[in-house]
Amino acid sequence: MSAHAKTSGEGIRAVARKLLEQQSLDRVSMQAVADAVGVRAPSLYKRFSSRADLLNAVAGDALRELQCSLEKAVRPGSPYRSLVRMAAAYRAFAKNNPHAYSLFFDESPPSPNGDPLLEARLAPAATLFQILSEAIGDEEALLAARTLVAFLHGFVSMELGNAFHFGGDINAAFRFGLAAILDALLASGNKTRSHSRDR
Amino acid sequence: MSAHAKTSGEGIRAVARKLLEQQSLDRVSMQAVADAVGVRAPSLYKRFSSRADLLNAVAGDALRELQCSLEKAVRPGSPYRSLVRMAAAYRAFAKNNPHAYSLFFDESPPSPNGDPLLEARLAPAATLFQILSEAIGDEEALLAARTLVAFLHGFVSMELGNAFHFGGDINAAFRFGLAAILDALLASGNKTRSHSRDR
DNA sequence: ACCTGAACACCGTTCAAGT
DNA sequence: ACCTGAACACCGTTCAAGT
Repeated sequence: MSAHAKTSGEGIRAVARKLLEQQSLDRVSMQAVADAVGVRAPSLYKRFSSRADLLNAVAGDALRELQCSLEKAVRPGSPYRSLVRMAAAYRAFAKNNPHAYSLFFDESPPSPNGDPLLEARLAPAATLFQILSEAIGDEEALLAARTLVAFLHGFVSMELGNAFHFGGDINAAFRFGLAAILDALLASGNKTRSHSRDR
Repeated sequence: MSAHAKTSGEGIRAVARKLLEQQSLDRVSMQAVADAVGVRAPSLYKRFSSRADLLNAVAGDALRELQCSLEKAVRPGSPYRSLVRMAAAYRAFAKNNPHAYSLFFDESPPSPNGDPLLEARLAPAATLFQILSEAIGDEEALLAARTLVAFLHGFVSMELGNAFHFGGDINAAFRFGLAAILDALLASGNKTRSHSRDR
């Protein structure tokens, strides 16, 4: 790096991430990021080819963070407990990083060289799939993973968007829905025992 | 209306809706809408106080359309079939109106006079709640409705965002998840019979 | 009453020119 | 090698001026 390098890719991403969470997506303008970094907007294009590129990098950082917290939730040998803890970690991440979370599901424009976030997006799904595979086998694990992740994403994105209009205890609703789904999914692979207290 | 009224609120909404679905959200600029209507951008502000206001109106139109198709899916006396048909109608609407659908869950900035879309947003949830209420009683209906709508929203929004990365049959995944959830939810209110063929 | 051109304060992005 | 000012083509929005 040359003597007068005021920016690094990481520094820019961190600043953009902070702006994103403390303000909102449309406040993350190249000018605002540049100001916060102490540079002029055109300089950012030395590191990121576009605003979309920068936002993708931020989303990647956040996705890896999420993946890390999902992995910590795993309890080997206890699929049911692992899934409950992963679900809680997923929801907690979304609540603590609402704007980054909604970045995950932004339809990125079809990039020529494929989705640069693909790897980061795959990891959480793969972790979930693996746990479910242990519990109910490979065959139904994909279907089960899609059911569970659809519920998780739907629930937290509605929660973040204030889309639960009828009051009531949202935490209780999450526990209720999660328990209903996990019971249904795990029962399909093992119809003989209750999973509310496996091992 | 005066002799030279080139615009009506409805006409503008229809044009904006068409631009939204045929192009994308960021192509719905006031200038693009104005061009398509045959007028200059500032004229639109006679009917809508802002772009956000116009988009809210478009979202309201689409929500009422969705509600209409949900109501048609109801089969009185058959909660399970009604719910399956409503789920299919919900997903079909999202697939046929992807950009309008994603407008539903855009975090609208907290408006001073409350959410102008609140009524339109409430109706679908209320319809679902009513069906579930018949099936399992008021007490669990709210929890069940939230579980189901979280799954539905999560599934279709992932589908629209191409977030199912592992291939496979997406239709089958939807049927699988829906069946698992409906069985779990309806069983909780009536533990003695299967709901896969209620009259 | 409706529409318009001109203007304002912003965007993202490019690029020749500085050091 | 990095940074910058100036410029371009856009935005949303306001408003005085036209008919």
